[in-house]
Amino acid sequence: MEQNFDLNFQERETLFVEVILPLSLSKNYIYRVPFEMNEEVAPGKRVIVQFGKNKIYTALIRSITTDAPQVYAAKYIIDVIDAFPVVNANQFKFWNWMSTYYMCNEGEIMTAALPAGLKLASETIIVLKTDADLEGAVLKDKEQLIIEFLKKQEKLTIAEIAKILGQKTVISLVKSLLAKDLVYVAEEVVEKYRPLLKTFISLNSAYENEDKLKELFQILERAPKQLDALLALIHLSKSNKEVLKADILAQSDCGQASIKSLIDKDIFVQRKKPVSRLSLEDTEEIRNYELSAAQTQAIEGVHEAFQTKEVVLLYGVTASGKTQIYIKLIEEAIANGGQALFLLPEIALTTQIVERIKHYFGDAIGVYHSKFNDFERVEIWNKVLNGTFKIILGARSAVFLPFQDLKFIVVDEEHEASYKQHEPAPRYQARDCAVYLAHLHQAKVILGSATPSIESYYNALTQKYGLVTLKDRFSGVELPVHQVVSLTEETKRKKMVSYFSSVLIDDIQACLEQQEQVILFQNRRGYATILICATCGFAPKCVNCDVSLTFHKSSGKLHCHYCGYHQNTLNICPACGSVHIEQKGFGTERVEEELALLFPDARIVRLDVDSTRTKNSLQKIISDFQDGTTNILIGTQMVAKGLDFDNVSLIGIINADTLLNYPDFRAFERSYQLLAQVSGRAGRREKQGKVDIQAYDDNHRIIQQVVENRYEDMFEDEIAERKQFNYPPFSRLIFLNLKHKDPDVLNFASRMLANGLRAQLGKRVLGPEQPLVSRVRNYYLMQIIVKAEKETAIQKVKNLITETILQVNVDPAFKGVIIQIDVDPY
DNA sequence: AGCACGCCGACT
DNA sequence: GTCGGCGTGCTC
Repeated sequence: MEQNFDLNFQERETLFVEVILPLSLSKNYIYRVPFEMNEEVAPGKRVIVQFGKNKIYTALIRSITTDAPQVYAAKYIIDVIDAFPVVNANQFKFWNWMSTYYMCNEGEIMTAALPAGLKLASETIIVLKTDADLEGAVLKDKEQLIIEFLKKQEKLTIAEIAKILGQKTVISLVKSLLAKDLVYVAEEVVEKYRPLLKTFISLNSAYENEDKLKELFQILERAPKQLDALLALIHLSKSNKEVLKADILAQSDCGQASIKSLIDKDIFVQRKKPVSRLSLEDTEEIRNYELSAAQTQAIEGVHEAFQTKEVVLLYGVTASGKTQIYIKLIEEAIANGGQALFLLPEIALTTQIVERIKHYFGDAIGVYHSKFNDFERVEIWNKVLNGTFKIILGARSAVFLPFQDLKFIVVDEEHEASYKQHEPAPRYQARDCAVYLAHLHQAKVILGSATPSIESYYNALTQKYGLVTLKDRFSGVELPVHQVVSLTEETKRKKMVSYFSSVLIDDIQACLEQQEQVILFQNRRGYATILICATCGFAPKCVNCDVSLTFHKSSGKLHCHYCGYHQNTLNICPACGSVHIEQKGFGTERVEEELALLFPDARIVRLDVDSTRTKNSLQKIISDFQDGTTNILIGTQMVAKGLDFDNVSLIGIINADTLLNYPDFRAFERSYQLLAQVSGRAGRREKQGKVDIQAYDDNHRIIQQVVENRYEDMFEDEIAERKQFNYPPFSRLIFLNLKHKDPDVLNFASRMLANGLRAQLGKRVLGPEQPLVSRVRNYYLMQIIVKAEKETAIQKVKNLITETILQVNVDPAFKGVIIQIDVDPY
């Protein structure tokens, strides 16, 4: 008896939960748990809460406490969504680290981490009061209209009301209705994720034995269509008792009606079952792959390095067969259970490498990237959570998946800039996060690249990481021949035809004659970049941003790449009335057009952000090029990444200077990586490829190092420079980006922040300075850089930054200044 | 993020 | 004189 009493007492204890809201808030909030939900709450489960006046959110339980808040009365949670936690303890540890390291809040991480399908949509609903005094009310026309609608369908969302009335602002009308006490505001939360249900048919178990079945055949003798359906079911149900209704329809002559009557006769049993939206094809296994001696040796090297190191850098030249090594290592790592994560740059995910790995591992693998819809993402999330997926192939956001028992992480092309998220917060570097994530799970990490980032190679050389090198190109594929073309010379000798030197034109011609393919690389999208008035020098600029507008031929308009503003193109200079308007600079679109004039018979495609906006356009461009439908591919950065084409024998770099002249301490490293990678696309399979690099500064050391394939020399030069100027890896950078509509307010605030920091950090603080583009979407921008040596107590620096920002924002003059922090902004 | 409260311009 | 713009503060 006493025990029972105790139990009841326990149940009646008042619990509070600390929840993370999917918003940018500086702290978590406390809610009270209704007694009846005491059993249900647990960290990692989602709950529905009201936050503020009448907004409903999905929040995530972070912790449970019995301590009641002292200074306010906590609101009750409305409901507990999950039966089991959707976020596990390791993830919370990971989020916690991430929020301190990247100086963001957990709400921002939650927003980035959970697929949208796991967050809920909330829409304000207006409901007619049952006791509304409609007769006594004096209504305006619009109000009357809305009331009529509400009588019919009992509830309307704000958006629906706006639609009915054909106007945008309906708040005042709704308020008026509320004031007249006719309606009330409700909230409805809809779960966005719906499993895909399909109809399955099975045979009533009463007919399972032979005799009964024979009887059945006789009964159905006079209904041939139904008999047909039965035969199809029996045939299909050999492997699985339940058969897709659609399959029966496809495999037999029967129609919906026959199946329905069989169901009505209790011969067939129908059931709706959730099925996976993910394709189950490609489960074919290709397991008998023979590793080369070099690959076997590399694997042994990795094993050995893992004895003492958590992270190994696999530095292997293009086409050295890194993928097979990854596959082998993944297989070993998860042989005794556990999960593996394979990170790839976004673009590489749509291509061959994914197919190869899917072929190999079949059903145990999930692919996770941003172009999947919510349903698919939720499904992958759940399958990682319950352990169905052993291997995940994903872009940077895959580090957020709910791994239970992670054993191994591969970060392919680890030098890729796309592992860094810049906007919005959390501004994280997925490669670095992967290293921490692995540490958390006591898993091992392979960072793979043909042109490692300076940081990673430095870490390897200083013994922080293990290092395994693969120098041989696989199966004797030869390195391409480079030819550097001096644009200065060619121009002087009048040998240029628009952007193409005589050398490049001849090479393209030769290539096309041999039925081989060409890739041209131009580091800029758009058509003729800008318009300039030849008479007065006027150049049209964006009204919201401090940038010149770019002319896009396809739309015939001038576009701003920063805010999306566009206007009609100009024929007459608005400043001086001159009609001499010239196009200056060039982009992929222009290159495409000029090239079409030179090679009218060639089939040319363009691969850049503008031509690949939709989900499948990229895939189509790639497959068209792969099967030879097109023979010249013009692209930006995108062509360098993760694409393998067999028939490409020529690569042309239209202008290498644009890369090298980029004002960033990383410009040379990036240029080397890009040029080396683009070069790697030339001539695979037995054919030696050719790479033409056009540049005005043709003697630039980086170009020479690319041509002679001297990564190590490039590294030596770069690391010396980084050391001299104290750049990463010898220091850490933190960017503070300030925004405000008023340039004067912004300048004062920037100076106040910089001075405040300088008082403590001295010369570690640089700026404030105007960034390249000093105004975007009508906000003026300023940047302060904090450069802390590796030895500095980084946490103290971060705390100081947080405090100083607080001081600035507390000043009434600078309230509206937005300050964003970017840690490791590379 | 949204929503309310509060102070300055074009209108019945 | 008011309606309504968006700047700023707060949400457990």
